[in-house]
Amino acid sequence: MPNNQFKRGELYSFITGKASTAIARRLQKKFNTAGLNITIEQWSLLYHLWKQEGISQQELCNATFRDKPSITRLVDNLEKLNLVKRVASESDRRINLIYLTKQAQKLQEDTMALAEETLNEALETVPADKVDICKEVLQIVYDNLK
Amino acid sequence: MPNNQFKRGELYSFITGKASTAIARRLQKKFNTAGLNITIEQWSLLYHLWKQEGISQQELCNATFRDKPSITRLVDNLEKLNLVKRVASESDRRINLIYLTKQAQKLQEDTMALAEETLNEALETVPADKVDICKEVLQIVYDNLK
DNA sequence: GGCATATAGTTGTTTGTGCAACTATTCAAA
DNA sequence: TTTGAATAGTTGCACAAACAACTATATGCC
Repeated sequence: MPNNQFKRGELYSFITGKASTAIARRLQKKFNTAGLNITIEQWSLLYHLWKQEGISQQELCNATFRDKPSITRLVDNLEKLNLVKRVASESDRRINLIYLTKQAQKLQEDTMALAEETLNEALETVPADKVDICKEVLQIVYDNLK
Repeated sequence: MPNNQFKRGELYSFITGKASTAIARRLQKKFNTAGLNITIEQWSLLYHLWKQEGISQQELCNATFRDKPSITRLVDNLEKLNLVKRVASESDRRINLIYLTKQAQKLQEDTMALAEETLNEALETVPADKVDICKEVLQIVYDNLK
């Protein structure tokens, strides 16, 4: 049986991702207001580098679900902002390993706090068990299509 | 009590909208494969015009959650593709009313079928009641932040 | 009527994305 | 060991989004 349960207006929202657009826009405004001069997309790279730095651009592609040119340019811009640096790998000279600068390390705490705050605003009034189900569904959608 | 229920990796996915990105990308590929020469963003405008044409660009802004310059340029590109035309309003000469061409009317059936197909692929294996809860949560998130 | 203000839409600039085509390096098989 | 395929990254191009600054028209108040 096809899972054909979308009325017109709902189909639209699911495809265009209005909810995540709204979240990203709110977080971007918080960054701007706080005087943090980075974009959400740049932040999403830093996010993975805070977990583990010294990874390759290809690994950043996989982690952030972007193609290689997108990562090249995001790293370009992060380098211009003095937030990361490319270091050629010793063992494989095709590879750039990406490292954080001190300046980027300082950003972690503040930006993560604003991200948490944004999600709390987004999920205000939503019961925790429904949030769990929503996360689960979105993960399955991603796995089904990636 | 703050709704502070996000582990690190999950926070990331929620903010960046990996699921809706995956859906949009899959649908775009289906458009390309079918030889339909439009972008998802252009389709999202047509989507609202199929429901009701002759609306203003401002109404398209509200419907699609985009700003005015974005709509100006999407309408520009749709006009270049001969899919819509701007018609100056008789009663208020500031307003452009947007109408579909015959060519655009023909696109509706095919593209909507591909959209349904994409969502079915995305939601394969997801029980209907969980999909309902997910839709509900995303709607609340949007309402909380818009 | 005339002027301030609001509204609809456009243009310029920066940033990001996807695709295709390209270079450089590595790897593997003949 | 050489040569062809795979992999990592870059560049060019078209399209899209956000913000600010702009033009044109409409509205409301004196």
